[in-house]
Amino acid sequence: MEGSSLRDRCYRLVCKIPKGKVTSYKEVAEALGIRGYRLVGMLLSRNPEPVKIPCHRVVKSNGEVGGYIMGVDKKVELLRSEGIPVKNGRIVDFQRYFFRLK
DNA sequence: ATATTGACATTTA
DNA sequence: ATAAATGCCAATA
Repeated sequence: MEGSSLRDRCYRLVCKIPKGKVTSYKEVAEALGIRGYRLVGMLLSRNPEPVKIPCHRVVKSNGEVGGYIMGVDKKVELLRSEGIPVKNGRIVDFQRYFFRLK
């Protein structure tokens, strides 16, 4: 089932982000040992199991929400439902909700 | 095998 | 503040 491809490691990592927290594409990339930040977005965009794998908790490093398969609106809705305030496409008090993977 | 593709980040203007 | 150029790299085609 779970292999050791970067993709699978990426999914496993994202699953560790606790509810009510967010991290960035950059943080995930670095935890995976790469600097191809865009690649993380590409991998998550092909998320096999949306919701089960909480990729909505991964946002841009500048606090903007970033994209989502089901639409950005859905991503914002999910984040808010987990207690994360979002205003004008940005996480409010980003630092405070940031989950460090390293 | 090579070429393109991304839900990004940093630097520069 | 915005916008463009450049770097990144596994996955996809």
